[in-house]
Amino acid sequence: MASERSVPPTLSEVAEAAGVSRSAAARTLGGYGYVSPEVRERVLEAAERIGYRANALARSMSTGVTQTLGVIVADIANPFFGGVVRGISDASRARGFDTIVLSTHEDLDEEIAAVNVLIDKRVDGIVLASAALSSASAGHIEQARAHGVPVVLVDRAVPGLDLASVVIDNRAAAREAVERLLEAGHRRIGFVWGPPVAERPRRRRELIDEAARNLWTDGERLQGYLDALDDAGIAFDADLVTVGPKVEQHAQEEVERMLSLDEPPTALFCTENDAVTGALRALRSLRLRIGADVSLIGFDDSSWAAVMEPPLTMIEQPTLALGSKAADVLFAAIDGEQSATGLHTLQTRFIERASVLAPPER
Amino acid sequence: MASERSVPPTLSEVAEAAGVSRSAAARTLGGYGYVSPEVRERVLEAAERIGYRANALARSMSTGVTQTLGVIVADIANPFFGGVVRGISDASRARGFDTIVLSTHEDLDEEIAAVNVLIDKRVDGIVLASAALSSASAGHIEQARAHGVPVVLVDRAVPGLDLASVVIDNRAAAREAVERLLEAGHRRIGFVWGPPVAERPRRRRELIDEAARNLWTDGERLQGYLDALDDAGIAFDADLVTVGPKVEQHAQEEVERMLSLDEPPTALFCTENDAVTGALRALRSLRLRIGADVSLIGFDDSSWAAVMEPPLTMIEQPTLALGSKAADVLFAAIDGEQSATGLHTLQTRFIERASVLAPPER
DNA sequence: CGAAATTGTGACACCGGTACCAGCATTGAT
DNA sequence: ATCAATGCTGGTACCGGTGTCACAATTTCG
Repeated sequence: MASERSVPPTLSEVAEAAGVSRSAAARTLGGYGYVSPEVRERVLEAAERIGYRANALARSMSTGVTQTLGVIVADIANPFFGGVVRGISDASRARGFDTIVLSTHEDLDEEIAAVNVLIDKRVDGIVLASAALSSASAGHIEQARAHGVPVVLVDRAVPGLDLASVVIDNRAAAREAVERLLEAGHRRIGFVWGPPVAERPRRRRELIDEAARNLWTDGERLQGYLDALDDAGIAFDADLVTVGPKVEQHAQEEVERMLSLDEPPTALFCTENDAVTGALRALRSLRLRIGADVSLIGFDDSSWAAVMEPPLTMIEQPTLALGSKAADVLFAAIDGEQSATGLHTLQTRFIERASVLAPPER
Repeated sequence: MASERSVPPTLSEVAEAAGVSRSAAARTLGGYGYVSPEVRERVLEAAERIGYRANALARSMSTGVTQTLGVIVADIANPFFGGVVRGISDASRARGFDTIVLSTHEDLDEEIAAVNVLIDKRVDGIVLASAALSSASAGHIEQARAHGVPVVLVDRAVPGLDLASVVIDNRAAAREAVERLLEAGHRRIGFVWGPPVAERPRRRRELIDEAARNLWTDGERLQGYLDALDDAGIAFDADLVTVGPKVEQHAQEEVERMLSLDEPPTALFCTENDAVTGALRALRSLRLRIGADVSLIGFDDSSWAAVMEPPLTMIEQPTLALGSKAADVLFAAIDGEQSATGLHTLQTRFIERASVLAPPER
C-alpha cells in the first residue's frame, strides 16, 4: 500500500512538503492574503500529493462557526420525522451545512440532554420538535439562546414562548376532515388518538387540557374536531374519544369498545398513522367494512392508504417542506435577520379517496 | 433577564470566578490530578453559577476523539433507513456517542462528499450504507481507513472489499419467499423491482449482473428468486421480471404489463415497499383480487400490511437490530478489536398472513 | 537616485480545552 | 536537624487551524 498512515496530514506538513512557511500554505489554502503564483502552485501540489484535508474542528475553534445544524426529534424511525429530517438535511446541504440528529423518544429529560450536547458541540443552530408544552418547561430552549444558539421549533409550537415555529394548521385540518364527515351525514364521529390518560375525562375542557398537556398537535387536532362538532350543533360525547397509551394495539381496543356502544360511531377521525392502522384492525376484527359500515379519515398519508380497499381519504402533511422551511427560518436567524420569528404555518392537503360514504341506514 | 450573554463561559472564566488558576479548575472539572477539597468546592460552585459547559470542539482538538459517529444512508426519509438510523443512534447514545447523519440520495458522488465531510469533522467511525458496488468504486472507503477512521457497512456489502458488514441474508430470504409460493402451487411467479435498465435483458446472467450493478441487495434477492426456481426445475422467463425506473408508478405499469401476458404470473414477489404498493395498484386497476387471483409476498413489513384485505404475507427486516449491530461492530473496531471484520448476517422474519393462496384454476 | 507604493513572506497570538511537570508546603521518619 | 514522601498549585506546551502584523523585497514614480 502506498499511503499507510492513520493520522491525517496537517497544514504544517503541507507547508513542509512544499518548502514554504505554514502561513504561506494557510493563505493559499484559505484563499486570503498575498501568495505568489509560484508558491501557490507548490502548495496546491503538495496538498494534493499528501492528501491534505483541513481539520474542521480546528477551523471551528478559531472561526467560532461549525457549519452544522442540530436536529432534535422524538423518533427518527417515524416516517413523519424522517421526512422532516430529510427536508432539513437537504436544505442544509444546499447551504454547505451538515446536521447532527438526536432522538428523544418524546422524553423531556432526553430533550434537555440533547440540547446540551448540541450546545457543547457548538452547532450554529437547532431545529427542535419539542416535547415541552409550555414556557415553564422550556428552560433548556432559553439556555440555548443564552448560549447564542438560535432555535426554531418544527411541527410543534410552545404556547407562550416567543420563538420561531414552523407548523401545520392542525386545528383547521382536523376541522376540515370532520366537516367532510358531517357533510356526508355522519352525526356520531369517533376521535382516535385522544390523551394517554388512564381515566376517561368526562368534561370537555378537561379532555382538551389533557390532550394538549401531552402533545401540542394533539390538543389542536382535538380542538378542530370539537370546532366542527360545535358548528354543526352536535353535542360532544366523551365516549367517542379514545384515551390511553398511544400504541396501535390500544387504539384498536379503544375503537372496538367504541364500536360496541349502544350508539356506535358511524365514522372515525384518526389523528395519526398508528391510530389509522389500529382503527382498521378494529374494523377487521368486528367484520365491519370501511366506508360502507364505518367511514374513516386519517392523518399522515402514505402510499399504502391509496391501495387499501377502498382507498383511504387522508390528510397529507408536507413533511419535507416542514423541514426545509424550518431550516430556512433557522438560517435567517443565524444570519441575524429579524424576520425569523413567529409562527410559520404550512398547508396540509386533503386527499379525497373513497373511505367516506353516507352512514348506513339503521 | 439575569444572564444576558451570547458567548458561552470558558474554563478561564470559571477559574477567575473561583479565584484559582486555570489548571486547578481544569483538574477539578476534568477529574484528574490533585485538588484540595476547598478549591474543588469553589470551582464547582463557580462553574455552576456561571453555567459553564465544556466546549466539545476544544476537547476533541486536544484528545483527538469526538465521541461522534458518522452515518451515511441513501435516504433518511425511507422508513427502512429510519429504523437503521434509530438503531445506530440508540446504541451510540448508550455509549455516550452522538451521530451525524448524511443522506446521499443513492448517488456515489454525494457519498464520497459525505465521507469527506465526516473525515473532516473527525468522527470516530462511520456506518455506511454504500452505493458502491465493487472495490473499484470504493476508493473513498479506503481513504477513510487511511485517515484512521474505521468504517462498517450496513445493509449492503461491497463484494471484494475486506470490510466489516452487517446485512441480512437477502438471497436466503428471497428464496424462502419464492419457495412458499411454489409450495402453494404457483409456477409463474413475477419478480417486482428488477434492474432499472431501459431494455429488458433476455439472458439470465445479464439480468443478474444488471441488478447487482445497481444495488447489491437487489442482485442477491434476484439470485434467491432464481435459486428457488432452479430447485423447482422451473425455467426462467425474462418477461416475469420488471425492469425500468424504481418508482412505484413504474412498478405498477410493469406489473400491469406482466399480468396482461398470454401466460400471466399467478403470484408476485416484491422486493421493496414501493414495489408492493405498485403491484397492489396494478391489481386494483386490473380488478384482480389479492390471493384469490394473484398471490403476493413482499419485503419490508409495515403495520399497513397487516390491515390489508387480505392481510399480506411479508418478510420483515430487523431494521433496528441492523443499526445497533452495526454500531456495536463499529465500537469494537474503534476499540481496536480484531473481531470487527467480516460479514455479520442478521435473520429476517417470514410473516405468514393470507395473501398466498393456490393459483386459480384456468 | 531615493522615497513611496506594491507585493510577498514568515512569525505569532489566539480559539478552549488537556495533561504533564516543576516546585513549594507540610508532614513524618530517621 | 535532615531528608524524603506526600499534597497541592500554577505554569506551560500542545492540538490544528485563522488571521493580523511587522518587515523584507521588489517595483513605480517624482
